[in-house]
Parts: sequence; structure tokens; C-alpha cells
Amino acid sequence: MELDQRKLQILRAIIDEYILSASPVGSKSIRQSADLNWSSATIRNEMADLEALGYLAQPHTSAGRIPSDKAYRLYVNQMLSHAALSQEELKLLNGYYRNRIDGIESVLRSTAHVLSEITHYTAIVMMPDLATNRLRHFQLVPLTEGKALSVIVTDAGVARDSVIDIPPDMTPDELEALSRTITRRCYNCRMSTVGEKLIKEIGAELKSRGDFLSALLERLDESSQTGMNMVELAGARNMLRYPEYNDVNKAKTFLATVEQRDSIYRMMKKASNMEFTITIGRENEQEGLQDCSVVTATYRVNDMPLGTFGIIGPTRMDYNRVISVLQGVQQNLAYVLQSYLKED
Amino acid sequence: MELDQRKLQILRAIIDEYILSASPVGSKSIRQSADLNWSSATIRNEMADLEALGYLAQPHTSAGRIPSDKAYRLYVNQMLSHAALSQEELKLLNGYYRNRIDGIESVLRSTAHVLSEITHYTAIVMMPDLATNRLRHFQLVPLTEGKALSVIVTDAGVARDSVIDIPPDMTPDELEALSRTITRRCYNCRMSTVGEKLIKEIGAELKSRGDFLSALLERLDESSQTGMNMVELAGARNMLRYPEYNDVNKAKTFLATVEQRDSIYRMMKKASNMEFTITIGRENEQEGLQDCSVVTATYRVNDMPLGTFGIIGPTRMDYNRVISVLQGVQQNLAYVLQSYLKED
DNA sequence: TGTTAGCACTCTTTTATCTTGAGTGCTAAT
DNA sequence: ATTAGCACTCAAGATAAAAGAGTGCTAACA
Repeated sequence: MELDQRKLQILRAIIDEYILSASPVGSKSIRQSADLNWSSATIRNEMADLEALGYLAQPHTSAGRIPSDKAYRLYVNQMLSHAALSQEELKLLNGYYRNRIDGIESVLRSTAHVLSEITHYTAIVMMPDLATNRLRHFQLVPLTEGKALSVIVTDAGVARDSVIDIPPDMTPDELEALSRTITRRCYNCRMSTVGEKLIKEIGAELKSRGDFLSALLERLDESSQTGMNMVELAGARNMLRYPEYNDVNKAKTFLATVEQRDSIYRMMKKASNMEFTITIGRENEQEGLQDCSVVTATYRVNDMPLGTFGIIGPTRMDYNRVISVLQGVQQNLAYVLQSYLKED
Repeated sequence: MELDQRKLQILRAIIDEYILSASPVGSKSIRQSADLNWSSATIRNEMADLEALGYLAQPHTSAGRIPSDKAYRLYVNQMLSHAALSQEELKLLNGYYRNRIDGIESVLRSTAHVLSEITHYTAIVMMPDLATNRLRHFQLVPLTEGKALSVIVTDAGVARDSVIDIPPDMTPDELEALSRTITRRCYNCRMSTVGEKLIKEIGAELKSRGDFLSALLERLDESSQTGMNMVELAGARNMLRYPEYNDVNKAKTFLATVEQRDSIYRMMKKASNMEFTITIGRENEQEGLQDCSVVTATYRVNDMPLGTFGIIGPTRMDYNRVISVLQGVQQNLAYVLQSYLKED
């Protein structure tokens, strides 16, 4: 079911206009603003066709048309202009990253704020997934009887810690020895392979501590994954700027959805193996996001994907700009994060 | 300027009513609901007096009265009923903490969510201030040329890390040796005294590395303080429940204020040396919180204050309940956190 | 056959007007 | 000092009318 050139042009004009105005666009206004040379009657006919094909909807008779999810999908797939950011905007963006030296997670958290500020949408940044990172240090620090803190440090300059139960008769010296063994044996191993390696190499030694070892491995695994608390969310309030959220109840629902970290987390996790994703309206599985679009991108260092970040906005978001911004941030992140990382 | 018994009774009734209804209360309704035995005319006279004294305000003639900040202040100082939580609520609260074993920060972060859920206001929890904690482990992990990650672990089971510049000629062995020295010399020292101690004990040895040492000390100091990213905020959206935020613009302003972490951070920091604080309306320095009240409390372990947490709500918040909940959470936190801490 | 001008019709939005009702302040009586 | 009574005020709700934006359809035109 191909759309001819004219239909495409009209559809595009409608979407562009609607992204700007958020109110149904009529045949007349589109003719002027997009400089289309057909009469409004012709345009009206085409609009009726486009509606029949499911690209447009009418809130009520005698109102203009608004684009459907299907229309946005077409728009995103075929009509993006891929405009790069302006010099100014790039400068602004770079400026944010110039003096960032306080660690990867800190950079990423502020990235969320930067993103939300320059797009005026809601931004999400996942902390790095350490699976592809390399272990640099492992330490068990005794806390109280039966408990210790396990700390890992990777080559990406990220530390992760968690409390772990230890056998009550395990001495601090034993813990220290174990820490050194693990650090030595697994130095520079990818986090995803550390567990395996440990079982093979020291499983036998620690046979008597079987339970502890398996708890430890599990904990290592957990730490290297990006947990639920590792999602930075910023600018949720920005949604209140847009007329679609003038209704306090809608706003409440939206905020409830994004504050529900675990669902956002799952969503981002799912997007994490894609370089770039755009999910429009009802394409979102999340109940509360079905009037929203989500655009995600991957940040990488030395071509190693580390994590995912993205933007949530109303379905009529400015896709062109959002994509440009994400690409700009992607580049900046690659550059900044690189300074924490060594070549393979 | 003392208020007589009757005025107090009436004022209290008005406040109680207004907390419930959020709409101006009139002389008649107050008479019924609070079972006051004076005629509405008498009550009206008293209300006029109370208004003249600054305790009440009238949105417009022919509307009821609403309490002023001054009234809430009086209410909070003299009229709280100090009702404990019900058995049910206590049970619910305890339930949240029953299975929490994944570390102090995690407990605290979820505390923010629990608080916001059971009060239906906005909750803030500051991560622990480590100044009074004792050092358990210190580690410098080399990352790339000129950079290392510094990690501290304290007896409270908290790890903090940050990237630090190191002299380019410093070898991994040197870093490791330094880490051990610091851990050994300062083991079980309060974080607030570690810097001092280091200068005294190894300042001489490291004279050649003067710059590095001072950077290190600074970093230690920073890490032991609660930074701006160490504020967990939850339930901001709850404010949309209340009619005072039915106006989308007000809601936006509020959300902007609390998302501005650093100001919230400063506010909490200021409250951190008080066991309990209640700040009402314009008493708040924060521009955007002048229609809100903030109630904070300290969480402690073994009588050692660790940090601050609190509630932000509209000035007409249910002070009694908020205070009860904060006390309940305070106790639960003390109990749960204790399991991570050793006696002095 | 595709395009367009014209026009009647639809339905939301805006504006104006009226009504209702909760609540007050004041006065006069108790 | 207290209270019943009453005129008055003002926001909020209801109703009605007018305006305006946009459509679909028909008939004329190239």
C-alpha cells in the first residue's frame, strides 16, 4: 500500500505542523505553512484518504487531523532530515563535558540532566554494564561477624559494592588472601568470564566453602550487571510543558510510570543490544508510555558498548532534534569516557 | 499576645479541618465537625480576631478562613497529639525492612520510596555522612596513565569511590604499597581524622609527592561527606494528589525545585545537626518550597547520627501522621542499620 | 479525469449572563 | 458576653448564544 508523492508530502507537512503546534491541523493551515501548491480542497481529499489508510485521525468531525502512531513510524523511517546540531548547540554540549573528571558514573548521571535540559524531554541514562569490562581489583572487607563488603573495580573506573554473608569462622586474613587470589588470577579478565574462571581455578581450593563461593559468584555477577538503582532519570517534569499533559491526571500517570524504576529499567535493558531504537506510542509495552515515544542510543568507548541512554517524550516529539542531540551526546560521551579507559 | 482557651480551640479545629479538606473553613462547618458549643456568630467573631492576629486568612470576602504559616507554627509547637502509629501501620513498616540485606545505601534508597508511599508526600533521604564512620579499607586502583580510582570502605558497610590524578611516574606497586600503608595506619580511625593522621604519619615519606598527597586528602574528605548525588528523592509526583497543585504551573515549579538536587541537598545538610526539624511555608529558604512544609529527622545507629531524612508536603500536611511515620522509620532504620555496624 | 471554488453543516471553544449557595459582618435582642 | 437574624459579597456552576475552524459534498472547470 504505497503512498504517492503527494500524499507523502502532505502527511509530512501535517506531522511537522503537529509536532510544533500540538493541535489538529487543517487543510488550509497546512497549505500555507508548508507551501503546498494544491488547493485546500485537494488536500482535504488526500487527508480523507490518509485517514482511511490509518495515518491520520480526527478528534471529531470539523476538527483538523492528527497523525497516528503509524504516521510517526513512517515519518521516522523515511522522512527524517538528519540535521546535525548547530555549531552553537554543539559548543554548548561540549561545554558541559569539558571539565568532567570525577568518574564515569558521575559523568553519566549529569548526562541525564544535560539531555533533559537541552531537549526539554525526559532523559534516562543506564549506568554501564560491566560484562565487557575487565577486572582490575577485587576486595572483601570484613564488616561484622558473618558479613563483609565485596568491592570490584573495573578498567572503566567503576566500583561496585555489596554486602555479602561470609562463614562465621572465616578470618580477616583469609578474606584478604582470597581477595588477592581473585584479583591476581582474574586481573584483566572480562567480568562476564570471571565467575567461570574462578570455579575452574579455585573451586577446588574452596571446596569446603562451597556455599560461600556460590554466593560470591552470584554477587559478582549481580555487581557487573546494571541494577535497578543504576538508572538515572532526569527532567520528568518537562512533560508538564506539553499540552498533552495539561490534565493533572495524565501527568500523574506519567510520573508514576517513570518513577517505577524497574519497568523503565526493563525497557532500557531490552533496548541495550541495539545501537539505536525508536519506539512510538503503542509500540511501547509499558502501559503508561503508550502516548510517548522513546528514543534510545548506545554509548560506547573504543567501540565497546557500555550502556544505553535515551529520551522519553510525547509521540509528537521533535524526532529530528532528539536524534541529533543523542548523536551529539553519544560522541561527547565516547570522547569523555575514553579518558578513563585503556585500549584493549 | 496570648490566645485564650477558646481561640486556641477554634484555631485548632480550623486547622484540623483544613488539613483534611483543603478548602476554606467557615464558622458553621467548624461548629459541627469539631463539636464546639458556641454559636456560629461567636465563632465568627473569634475568627475575625484570629485573622487580625495573623493566624487566619481569607481568600476573599464571603469565603471561609484558611490557616496562615503562623497558625501552623503554633499548631506544631503546641497542639500536636503525638499519636503513635497503629499496630497495622507499624507492621506494614516493619515488613518493608524485614528482608533488607543488600547494603546500607540500598536500604536507605528504598526507605525514601517507602516513606513516600505511606505518607503520600515527597520523601528525601540523605546517604550517610561518613565523618563519624571508621575506615576499614583504602585502595588505589590504577586505571590508565595518570589516573587511578580511590576507594574507601567504612565500618558502616559503605564504599565510596572517585577518580584521582596520580603522578605519571607512579607505579602500580607504589600505589598498592600506599594503599596498604593507609589502610594499616588509619584502620578504625574516624574518617574525619584520617586526613590529619596521614599528614602527620606519612607526610614526610611522601614529601616528593606533595601535590598528589594533598589531592588525595581532599578526595578522602569529599568521599566521606555526603555529596549532591547522595540524595534519594521519591514520590515527588505525590504532590499532584493535592488540590493546591491542580494548577499545572504550580506542579511544574515544585517539581523543578525538588529536581534541583543541590538546593534540596543544602537544605537537608542544614537540618542535619538537628534531631528533628519542622519548617513551615515561608520559613523555608528555598523559593519553590514556600508553600510547603519540610519535616526532617536524623537516623542513627548505636546513637551515632549517620544522616538525615524527611518529608516534603503542602503546608497543610498531616503533621501528626508525618511525625509518627518519621519516628517509626527512625526506629526501624536504627534496627536494620545496626546489623551492618559493630559496637564502638 | 483530476482539480478546485463554493457552500451548507458540524462541533468545539469562547463569551456573556444568570443563578446558586456558602459564608461573612453587622445590628439588635437576650 | 452571646446569639439570632438579615442584608450583602463573591466564587463557582449552569445555561445560552455566538464565533470560528474545519469538514464533506457538489458542481464547474481544464
